[in-house]
Amino acid sequence: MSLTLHNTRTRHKEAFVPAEEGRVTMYVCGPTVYNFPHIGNARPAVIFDVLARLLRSRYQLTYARNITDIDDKINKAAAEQGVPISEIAARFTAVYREDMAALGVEPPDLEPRATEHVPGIIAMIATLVDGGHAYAAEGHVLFRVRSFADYGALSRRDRRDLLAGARVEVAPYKEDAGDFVLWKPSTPELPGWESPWGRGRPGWHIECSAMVAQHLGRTIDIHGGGNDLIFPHHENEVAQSTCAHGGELFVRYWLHNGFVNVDHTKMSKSLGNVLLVRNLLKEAPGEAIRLALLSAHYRQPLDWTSDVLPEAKRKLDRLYGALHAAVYQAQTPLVAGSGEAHPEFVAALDDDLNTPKALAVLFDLARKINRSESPAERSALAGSLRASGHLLGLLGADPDTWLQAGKTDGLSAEAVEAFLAERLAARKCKDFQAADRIRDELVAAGIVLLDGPEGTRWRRTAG
RNA sequence: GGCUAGGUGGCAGAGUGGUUAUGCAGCGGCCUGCAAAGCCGUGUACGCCGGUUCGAUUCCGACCCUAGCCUCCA
Repeated sequence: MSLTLHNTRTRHKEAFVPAEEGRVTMYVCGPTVYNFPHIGNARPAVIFDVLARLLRSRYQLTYARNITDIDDKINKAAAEQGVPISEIAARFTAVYREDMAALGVEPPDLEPRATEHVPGIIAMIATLVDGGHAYAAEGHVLFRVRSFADYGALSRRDRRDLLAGARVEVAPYKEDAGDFVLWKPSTPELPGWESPWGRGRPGWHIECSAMVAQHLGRTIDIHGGGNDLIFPHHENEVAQSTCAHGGELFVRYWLHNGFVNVDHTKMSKSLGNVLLVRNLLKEAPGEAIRLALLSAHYRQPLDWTSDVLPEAKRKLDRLYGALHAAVYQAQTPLVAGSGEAHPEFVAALDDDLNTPKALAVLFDLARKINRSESPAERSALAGSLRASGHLLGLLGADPDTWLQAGKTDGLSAEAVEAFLAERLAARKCKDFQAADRIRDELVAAGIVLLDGPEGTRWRRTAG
C-alpha cells in the first residue's frame, strides 16, 4: 500500500510521502464561474475527487478547490447579460456545485473564493514588491520574472525562448516581456478594491497563490489542475509563492490531467462542440459520465465520442447486474462499507491513479460473482466490489434502482409489474405466443426482461 | 520554430523484455419454451526502419503521423 504519483515537476512517478506524517494538503484549481461547466471542467473535479477519496482512506486530508470569482470573463458575461457581476458569479457557483454533485463529486473541505481574499492578495503583492520581485507601473503591479532564477522549471521553458516566442504585443510598461500582472487598475464600472497602487483588482495567478498560503500553508503536498494550466498559471504561482516565502518550496507534488477532446478535436466555442455537463446529464446518469471520465488514465487525453456514454452505461449495467445477483441470492441487503476494497484494485489506484486498470479489477470481481455458486462467496465478493467502487465514487446506488432507472417518460414500475404478471400467467399455461407478445410490447416500450430461476427481473434500456 | 504527451486487435483502453488486460462489438457452445442476462471458448494487436538481445509491442536511435502548451483556456 504505497501511493505513487506522477510529479509534473520531475516528470517521473514518485513515491508519495506527505510532508507531515498522517496529514495531507491538496489544492486544485477550480472553476472561473462565468458559464456552465463542460465535460472538460468535470474531468479534474472527478479525478481529484478520486484522489481525495484514496487519500482520505489513509490520511487526514485537507482539500481546497477554489472558486475564481474575480475575472474579466465574468465581467464580460455580466455586461453582456446586463446583470451584476456578483449575480453571475453566484449563479454559476451554484451551477458548478450542482453539476459536480450530479457526477458524484464530494465537496472539497474548503472552497475559497477570490473575492474573500483580496486583503491577503494585496499583502502578498506588497511582500513581492518589497522583496524586489515585483514593481508598480502605470497602475499595474507586475511580477519581475528575471528575479526568480527557477522561472520556467515547472513547464520546462527557457525564459529567453519565452521572450522570443511572445506572440502578444508587449505592454510598454513591462520591464520584460515575460513579466505578468499581479494587480491591474479598474475603471469605475469594473469591480475594484483600494490598494497601495490605487483602485484595482488582482490578476488571476496571484489569487491562487494567496488562497493556498492562507488556507493550506507555505508548502503544500499536492497541487492539481488541467495540463493547460502548467504554463503560465502554475509556473507563475510557483514564482509568486516561492518569492513571497523566502524561497520555501511551494508544492511537493504537481499533478496535471489531460484534456477531453470531442470527436478527435479540441472543444471550443468557435467550433460549437462544447459539451456541457448539464446536457450530458439528459443523456445518461451522472454515474455513467463519471465512469466514462475514469475509463482513461487521467494524464492521457480522453476522446469523447457519441458512443462513450452508452458504453459507460452498459458497463455499469454489468457491474450492477453482478451486485444484484449477489444481493438477490444472499437474500440480504448490501450494507454500505461492509467490505474492503480489493487489494489489486487498491494497488492499481496506488499506481498513479490507474483507474482503467482499477476498473478492470471491478469487472473481474463481477465475473467471479456471476460464476460463483456459493451465496456466501458471492456476498463477500459483492462487498469487495461495492467497497472498491466507493473509492471511485461508483456503485453507490441500489442495484434494483439502477437497473430500473431510466427514461422517466416510459411505463411506470406498476404498469410493468402488471404486464409481467399477465405474462407469467400465460407462460404457466404454456401460451408462449401470448407471453412473447407481451415481452415484445415491453421491449418496444424500452423494458428488457430477464428471466431467471428466481423469477423475472426487468430493466430499462434507454437513458 | 521551442516544449510536452502519444501512436496497442473492429472500437474504447491498460500493460509488459518471453506467459489472458478489461469493456463493448463479432463468432462458436452451454443455459433457456424462445429470448435477454449470465457462463465457457474464440482474434497471426502493438506506426515505420534500423540497433541491443537467445528473444522487443516493451530498451536505444532515426523517421513518419497525431494531439496539447508557447502568457484567454480544465
